[in-house]
Amino acid sequence: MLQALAPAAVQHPCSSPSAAGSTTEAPWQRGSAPGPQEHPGTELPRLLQQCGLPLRRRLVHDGDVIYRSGDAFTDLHLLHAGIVKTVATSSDGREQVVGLHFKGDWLGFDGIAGRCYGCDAVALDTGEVWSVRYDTLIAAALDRPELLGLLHAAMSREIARDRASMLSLCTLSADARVADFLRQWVEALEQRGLRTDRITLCLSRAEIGNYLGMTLESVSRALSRLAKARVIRFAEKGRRHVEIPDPRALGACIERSLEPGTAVQ
Amino acid sequence: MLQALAPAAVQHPCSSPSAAGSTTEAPWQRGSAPGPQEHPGTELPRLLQQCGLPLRRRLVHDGDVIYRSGDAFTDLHLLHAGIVKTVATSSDGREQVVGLHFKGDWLGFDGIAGRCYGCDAVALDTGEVWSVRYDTLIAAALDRPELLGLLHAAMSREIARDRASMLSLCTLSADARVADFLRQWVEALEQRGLRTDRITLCLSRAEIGNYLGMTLESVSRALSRLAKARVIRFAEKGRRHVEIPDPRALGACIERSLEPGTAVQ
DNA sequence: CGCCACGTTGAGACCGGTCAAACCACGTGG
DNA sequence: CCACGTGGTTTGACCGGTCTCAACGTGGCG
Repeated sequence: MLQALAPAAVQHPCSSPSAAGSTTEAPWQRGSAPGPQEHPGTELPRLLQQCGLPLRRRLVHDGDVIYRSGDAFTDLHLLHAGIVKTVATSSDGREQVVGLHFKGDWLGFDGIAGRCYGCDAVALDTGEVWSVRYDTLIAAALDRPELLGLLHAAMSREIARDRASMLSLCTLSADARVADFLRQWVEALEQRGLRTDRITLCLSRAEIGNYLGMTLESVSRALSRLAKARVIRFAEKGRRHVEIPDPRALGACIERSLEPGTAVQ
Repeated sequence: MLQALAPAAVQHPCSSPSAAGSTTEAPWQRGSAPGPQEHPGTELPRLLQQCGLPLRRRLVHDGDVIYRSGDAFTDLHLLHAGIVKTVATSSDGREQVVGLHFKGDWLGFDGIAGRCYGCDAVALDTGEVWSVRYDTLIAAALDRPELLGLLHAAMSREIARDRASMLSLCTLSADARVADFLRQWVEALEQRGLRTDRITLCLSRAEIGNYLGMTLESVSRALSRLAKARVIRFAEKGRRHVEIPDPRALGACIERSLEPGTAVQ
């Protein structure tokens, strides 16, 4: 887990004097004008450092809590490495994994409106989180509109992603939901330029099931069926390592399961 | 529908010279410091007008499309009156109602990141939409951080609301989901200071079912059961008018259905 | 080794989907 | 005025996908 957490990444920022290349378009729009779904990648860390923002860096491990529902909202958190889940809890005690977050994602947007976080953020893996005070971040963004643009884009992506989850939850069968879950995971890796033929599910079956609105047994069965259909393959050691020879086969699998009377296999 | 759309509301803004009361707290935080879940209410329209932002006002009616998925993103839209649904469509044609929006909500946040809208926004009722160019809005917000704060709070609320939907979708039975749907609707009215003992569902059973991840028949059955349990009552004319004597009975109903082996009635 | 958490697989029950019929409100046109 | 068609809603009967419960397998660790 967490390849290449170089020691250099742990020392403090506040270096590299500002040298933002001028852009022809409005500064609060994304500087490099990438494709519609591409991930901003590495420009954000550089920008944060250029602004001289006081970041607090923190190494986290599996199970570490980054913030809890109800904690006073003061910071936004940039996930610099690792994987984090966000868990919502209703007043009557129901728990629900509502999001998975990868490198480059921001955490804590849901706390802005209510002045306190609305869910728990828990690390699923070794990783690193950069925390910035929200008010200093906004103060800096007022001087550097491109930073504001990146923030807005991140919030916008979060909203779009939540909607995609709802679509998946409401319109797909349990098996298809699992396939779609894998597809989304692969997509997240792809956008970050990581290898996509093999993924490590750092959640238990129970967590996956909770996220997808089904039981852990159904998740297990769905994965077994996908494996039997040769869409995925379990790596030799441990059933949390999944090989995905062709990611597009997952999509085909989902579409096939939409036709009535068609199971995965 | 749409009570009190005074003629005065249709004439153009750009009046009332700025006279923002100074606040003791940072300007990008919400000016009036209300409770954690209160709706900003009417301060936003005033602020938009103070900034002299060029708004385009548009009256909409049931079925009118405000924007479509794939349309180029240029504007954010403030729903000044009426009710709007947002509908996501997957590449393979599945449609999903992913949000309901009431007076004071912003529409179009999901278009910021990808430069085009990610879903359709369709009016469910007579109403009025104010459209502002996103870039002019941001330019204005850089001069008036309290406007930026309101925007961020709106995005934050949207994210929190989506998560609440996921929680409801994944953890509640069909009947409880319908009860929770009504509860949320009442809550939305409450936050806007409207009467909550009677609501008009301006969606068909099919739309409600789609939104809640169930069939229209199940919605109908759930409503019938709630009526039989005296938690709701259908008004004499039309089955889209629902009286809710005690909104808290809905919550009790949801909790009761969590205990195993307990249906609504 | 035993223990424990996690994962898999099977059998049966049940919730909610599917299909079908009937009802209702509303508008149109004879 | 009523006949008719239409779209939305309700209700019932049946079926199937998931959940529930249970047993078993597996890998890690003291």
